[in-house]
Amino acid sequence: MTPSTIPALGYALLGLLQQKPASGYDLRKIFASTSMKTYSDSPGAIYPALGRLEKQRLIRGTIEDGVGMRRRRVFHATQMGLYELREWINRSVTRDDLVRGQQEIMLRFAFSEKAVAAATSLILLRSLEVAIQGHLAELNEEFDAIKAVLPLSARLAFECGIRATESFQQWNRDAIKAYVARQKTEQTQPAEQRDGQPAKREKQRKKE
Amino acid sequence: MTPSTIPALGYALLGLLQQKPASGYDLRKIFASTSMKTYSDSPGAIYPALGRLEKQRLIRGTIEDGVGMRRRRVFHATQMGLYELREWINRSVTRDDLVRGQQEIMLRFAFSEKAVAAATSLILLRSLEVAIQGHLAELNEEFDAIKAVLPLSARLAFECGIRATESFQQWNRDAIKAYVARQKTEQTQPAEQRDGQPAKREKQRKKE
DNA sequence: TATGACATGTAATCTGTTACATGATTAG
DNA sequence: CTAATCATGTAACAGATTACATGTCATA
Repeated sequence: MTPSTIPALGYALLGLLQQKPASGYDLRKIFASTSMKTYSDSPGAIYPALGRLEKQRLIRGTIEDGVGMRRRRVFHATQMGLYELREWINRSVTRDDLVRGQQEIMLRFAFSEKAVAAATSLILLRSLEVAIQGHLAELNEEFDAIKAVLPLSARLAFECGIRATESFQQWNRDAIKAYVARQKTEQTQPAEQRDGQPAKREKQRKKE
Repeated sequence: MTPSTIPALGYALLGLLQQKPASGYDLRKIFASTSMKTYSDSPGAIYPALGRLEKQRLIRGTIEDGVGMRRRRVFHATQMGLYELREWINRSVTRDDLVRGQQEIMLRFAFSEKAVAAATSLILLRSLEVAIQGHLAELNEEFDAIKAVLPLSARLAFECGIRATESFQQWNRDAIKAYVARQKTEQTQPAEQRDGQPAKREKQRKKE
């Protein structure tokens, strides 16, 4: 209902808090030390962002204060926050999303299984497939039109973008395969091991 | 001397203007219609950015005003602007640059040949090679440490990042090969055609 | 007791987004 | 004449960066 215009950092925070309550400091450490370095770990970004999310009632912070312990505010996602997160994840992937960068798409996908369900992850991958196809066609068209007049470095840079998209496309296909394979496994041996290493051989299935 | 802290959009503008004078409107169209869509084409971004560059004397705008012609300001890069651009291009690529995104690195590379020289392009590629190697090692290390506890979607998302980096690495190697091959061609037939389609067969050279 | 890691925040500043405003020229 | 496109801008606002400020707790 609300316009719901949350910047990427907000969703990153929301997604992490949905998985596990954490303080601002914890979140900063995550951004600073893991491969989520793309998101700012500066207090001037994190704390105001948390404040905004709390004002929107998407997260709530409670003061943790015990003896022999520094005072800290631990945030957790609210029900509303979970809904908001799901809405974001469930948006179908557009070519525009792709132009803005794979980053945010991958963040949505990474959170999808925990925040929603494995079935959703697969839906996301399929809408991504369509977007990539269109994007790749556009790129190739543009490339064919201008490659003749470009200096070598510019041409190679363009090719880099195309190759990256092709690699993404290949990954996308493999990821779909992995999910389809797991679905089958689950139908055979119902609801056994949900997380962790999924069945060990989701590749190279003969299409019988 | 000056701290020289120009945002990416500024360098994109400077690079384009170094290749060919253009008006704000021309530049907006480039960003809107080509694969440089990642940069904002909104007037609220372009015109102030041009204003800042002009204030720093990196570009200069002259009013073009003829009969039967709309008034427009055409900007061109100054000598200072060219120096600034070269300094930016010549910075060696760090792992940090890589974390922030391939985008800006590729922009630097794309401009390198026109703004500096083919030799510089090759230097840039080689420093990139080192950065990628280190980054990839870091990624793999982190992945090995956490992959066991991740849900499938998160694990696949991580793999996507690794694969993208590997694809980038492969492209980097091929690009180096292309430049080395061209250097040889130029030594044989000295300083013939510098720009445009570069010798037509820089690939698949027998290493005799 | 002094240093460093923990933990939270604020203020100034910069850049970009969105939306609006203006006016000239061309095509129908 | 009027609509669309060319062309340039401004103003309000949101979000990020940088730097600073504050205070607690553990340890050397």
